[in-house]
Order: sequence, then C-alpha cells, then structure tokens
Amino acid sequence: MNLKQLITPKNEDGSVDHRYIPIAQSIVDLAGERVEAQLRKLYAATTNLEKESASAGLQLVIALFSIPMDERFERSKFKKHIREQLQEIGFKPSKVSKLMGAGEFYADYSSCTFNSDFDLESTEDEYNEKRERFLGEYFNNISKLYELSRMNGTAIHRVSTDLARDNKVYSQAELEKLRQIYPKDVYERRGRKPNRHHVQETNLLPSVVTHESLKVMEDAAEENVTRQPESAHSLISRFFTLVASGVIEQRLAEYTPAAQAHLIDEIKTGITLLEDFVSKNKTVEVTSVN
DNA sequence: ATTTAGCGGACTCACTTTTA
DNA sequence: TAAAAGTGAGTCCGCTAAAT
Repeated sequence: MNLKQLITPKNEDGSVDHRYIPIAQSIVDLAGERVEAQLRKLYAATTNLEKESASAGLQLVIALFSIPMDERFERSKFKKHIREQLQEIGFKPSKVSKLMGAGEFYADYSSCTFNSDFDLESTEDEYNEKRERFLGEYFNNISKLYELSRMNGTAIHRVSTDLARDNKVYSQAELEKLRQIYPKDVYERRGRKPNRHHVQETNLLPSVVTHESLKVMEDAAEENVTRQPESAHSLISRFFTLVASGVIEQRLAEYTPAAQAHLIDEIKTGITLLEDFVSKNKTVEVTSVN
C-alpha cells in the first residue's frame, strides 16, 4: 500500500492522473510518516481480520438459509439486510457475494434428503454418509463452495461421487472449469465482455439448443450445408467440440433412466451411420477416430 | 520451479432514480 | 414520460503469495 498512489485521482482507464501527483505528494508529506504508518496498519489489520472472519460470515449465512421462513418476503428481506450489514461490518462487496452464494449452497445441500427414485445406486445411510463427507471436505473453502453453488445438479453429483469413490478433491481451478461446462444459469452474461475469445463458446450454445435430439441435429446439419456452406474442417471440429464438452451427458442426465436408454440407442444408430460414411470415403485417406 | 489459492479491481448487466 | 445518470450485484482476470 502506497499512500501517495492511493490518494492520487485516477483517469477513466484507471491510470494515475499525472496532473495531481505533485499535490498528492504535498498532502502525504504534510500528513507525515506517522499518519501513513497508522493507515497502513489499519489496512493490514482489516485485511487480516476479514480473512480470519470469513468462516464466521459463512456460518451466519448458512444459518440464514437454514431457518424456515417465507421465501418471498421474509427471506429476501433478510438476504438484503444481512448483505448490507456484512459489508458495513467490513467484508468487501465481492466477498459478501461469495459468502452468500457459498452459504446458500451449503445450507441447501445439507438439507437434501435421500430419494430412492433418483438415487438408484445407494441406500439412505450411504447417501447421508456421502453427503456429510462432501460437506465436510468443502466447508473450509468458501471459493470452492461458491463455485459449486453456480453449477447444475449433474456437476455437483459428479464432484460428490468422485469424492466418495476415488477420494478426489477438486481444486478451485478444476471446479471453475467444470462450472463453465455445467453452469446452473446457462444465460448468465454478467461481468463478461461481449466478444473476445468467447466467440467460440457462444457459437456452440445455439447449436446445443437446436440439437436437443438427433433428428433435429440431422436436419440442422443439412440446412447448414445447403444454405450457407461451412467448411468440412469447421463442421468436424464443431462436432467433436460438442461431444467433448459433455453437454450431451448433461442433457441426458435430465431424462428418466428409460428415456436415457432410448436416446443412447439412437446414438448407437449414429455409429453405423458414421461407419458407412467413413467406408464410403475410404479413397480419401481417413485417419483413425480412436 | 511450477502450480494453486485467493484477493481486488475493472467491467457488465439489470434496476432504480433523477432530469429535462 | 422518455432518456440519462446512478447504483448494486456479480463475474472475469491479472497479480502476488503460498504451497508443493
């Protein structure tokens, strides 16, 4: 922390406004070293305390989401007020956002109960044990809980299953990646710049929407080819990106087991189609597809 | 020497309030 | 009352410090 830089007014783009540097220097000189030292101390202490108190903040939020109350009026009132007060107490705004997200997730997940319709692989005891282990593992890490709070059910299930089965604990970066593939809110656009290298992903999304079933996918592909030809290379890489992204698994998980089996059968017929395609085009040297 | 955690700031988006 | 300005929430990303 440098007091002179801190108090010097900034330009629109955040760089220091050079016109004010000499004045800022005079102000700092007049205030004196003791002032600067004390402010530095305040900064260090508050930063430290905020870090130290994070888990207390988390527990308050967990409590907020654990008490039953009317959602529309009471809960939203408390959410708003507690958010403001946490900021007033000394948590930074972005920290409060994380605490709220993490706490809500934790509370919701703790109150999840066993449902034999959904969980076919385990008993109620196993389920409870798995849940406790999962919460215990991730409780101490607010950022990880926060990432989890922004994923859909498929991804959360994966994380908790990986822990139960292989003792795998996800790093924050891994969770972030998983979240990008399985976001809870597909249309979230906040804090994200409109273009830049996101162009690829945004191209992918509409294709995912139109390709809900294989039938639609075939139609759409044909249309693309006839109306506005897309290069073979681009078509192929788009296909593999779609498969590799895991989006299909994600959508599949939303169906009943019977419906899933049916869709898998549809995909199987696709294998035959692919094989036919490859053998027809044998003359063009085709490298193996794994 | 790399990888990971995590903070803080710039930025976007959705609302709300003010202004003309 | 429509447009502009302001506000608040929440995301992404660069950076430092810690861990491995």
